[in-house]
Amino acid sequence: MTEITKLQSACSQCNLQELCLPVGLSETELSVVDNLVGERRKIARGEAIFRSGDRFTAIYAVKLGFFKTEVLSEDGRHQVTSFYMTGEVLGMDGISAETHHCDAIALEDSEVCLIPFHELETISVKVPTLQRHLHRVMSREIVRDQGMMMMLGAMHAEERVIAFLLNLSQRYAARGYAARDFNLRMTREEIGSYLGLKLETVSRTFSHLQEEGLLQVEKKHIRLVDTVRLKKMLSQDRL
Amino acid sequence: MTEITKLQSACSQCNLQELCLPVGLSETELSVVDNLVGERRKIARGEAIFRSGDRFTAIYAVKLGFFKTEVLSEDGRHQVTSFYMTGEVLGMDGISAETHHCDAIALEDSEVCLIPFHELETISVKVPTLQRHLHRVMSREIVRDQGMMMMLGAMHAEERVIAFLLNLSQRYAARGYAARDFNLRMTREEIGSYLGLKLETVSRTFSHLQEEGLLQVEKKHIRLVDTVRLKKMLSQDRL
DNA sequence: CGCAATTTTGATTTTGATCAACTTCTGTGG
DNA sequence: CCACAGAAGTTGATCAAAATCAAAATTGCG
Repeated sequence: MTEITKLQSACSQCNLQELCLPVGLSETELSVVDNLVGERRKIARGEAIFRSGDRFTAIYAVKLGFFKTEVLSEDGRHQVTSFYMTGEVLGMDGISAETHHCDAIALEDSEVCLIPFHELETISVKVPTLQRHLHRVMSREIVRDQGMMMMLGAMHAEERVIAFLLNLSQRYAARGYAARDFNLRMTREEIGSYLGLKLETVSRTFSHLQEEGLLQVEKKHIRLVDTVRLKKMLSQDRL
Repeated sequence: MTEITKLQSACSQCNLQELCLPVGLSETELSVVDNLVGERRKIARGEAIFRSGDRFTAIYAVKLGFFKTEVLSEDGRHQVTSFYMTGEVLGMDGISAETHHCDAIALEDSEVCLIPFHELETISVKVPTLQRHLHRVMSREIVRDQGMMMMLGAMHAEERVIAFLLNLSQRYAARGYAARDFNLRMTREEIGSYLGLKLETVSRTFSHLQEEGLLQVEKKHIRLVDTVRLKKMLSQDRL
């Protein structure tokens, strides 16, 4: 029984390898990683992997499910800073001060693989491929955040919503899911928080894009009807 | 002559150590770093260290001067994503794709220390303290970006301007400069771009805060008159 | 099933953008 | 060293986008 569990949770057996792990590890390197990534943890919908202020010990690869991270300022304000889906790695905000700076909340029943960070640092000394991969994952987060700032600082409501949907679409596609047809895991309010908009604005924008025949919205289900035109609306606007 | 230049550019002799390098390196470790951080490069005002699309080879520690980074989307839009001052490290956006995703422009005549990244990776295998420091620096950038998103997504114009000034103040203070009295290195337009506001709004907000007796503005010179109240305005608003 | 949470839609207000005019500053060449 | 052109900054009037307030409809837990 424990045998089976172990086998299932081994990175070498995981079908997400390409996403959270570097490709091209040797057999022996893979087994090192298998030993590193020990625990797998179930997180029920609404529960947190970690919260702001928690001591940082590990980063987490999403094995299954969907997460949001949100930061909260001293006053009541809070903002969703990111959504994470299968194969993506979260928690790297905690490295700098050994403390997490945001809450990571499951938007559906989920499962994460726990990667103890200090062990990862130790091991990556011996497996340079792993070290480079870690740096890339962190850098990718930086680049993504820059894009986000661009969006929040320079785009209008409609453009933000379109960019959000196209980004989701592209990430689903990368995972082999339908790119044009998917279910939102988050509420309008969470989308709004992420995009720096109010939930009413998100709702109105959905309705408007539907009227224009660009997409179909039915509660949480989205169908992108005209991706070409949607993409054009992103780059063309404000020329 | 070359002797002197070498000595001057050696990290072990640099008065910024605490900022861009880890504390507590041994003599031998420091000399390793000295060899790594080879070149020092002067960047004239208005010139770029690197531009979007440039091949990534190194990260850069600001030895002297002041920089902005800005991202540009396919259409003409561009946005300032960060300002960097003495002792801060920039260029880490390039790691993920071996290509830079933004322009890094000097706002005054400046000097940077060039840290070849692949060599840094190699060496950090032998100097774990250095590896950990690198990870912290990268993580700090992620945390900073999250704060920025919060600001762009959840704050009003006046709050953004205040947050911006207080952040500058705090960074100047950390470098031993006056915290309440400093010169802006960037234009109103650049501040606006960074804060997701128009330059007129920045100007008006300055004027308004001055009328309120919270600060004094004279062209590029800022004096924070009532930091206590300014801080309060940040956290109290929207309660 | 029932109630709280979520979503949609409408009316109104507010914030910051836009347009415009004018001033000040900076740096350059005569 | 001054004149001048272009850049940068201020201020005012108006406009537009998104927020806010409000009410009704729908959904999905427990």
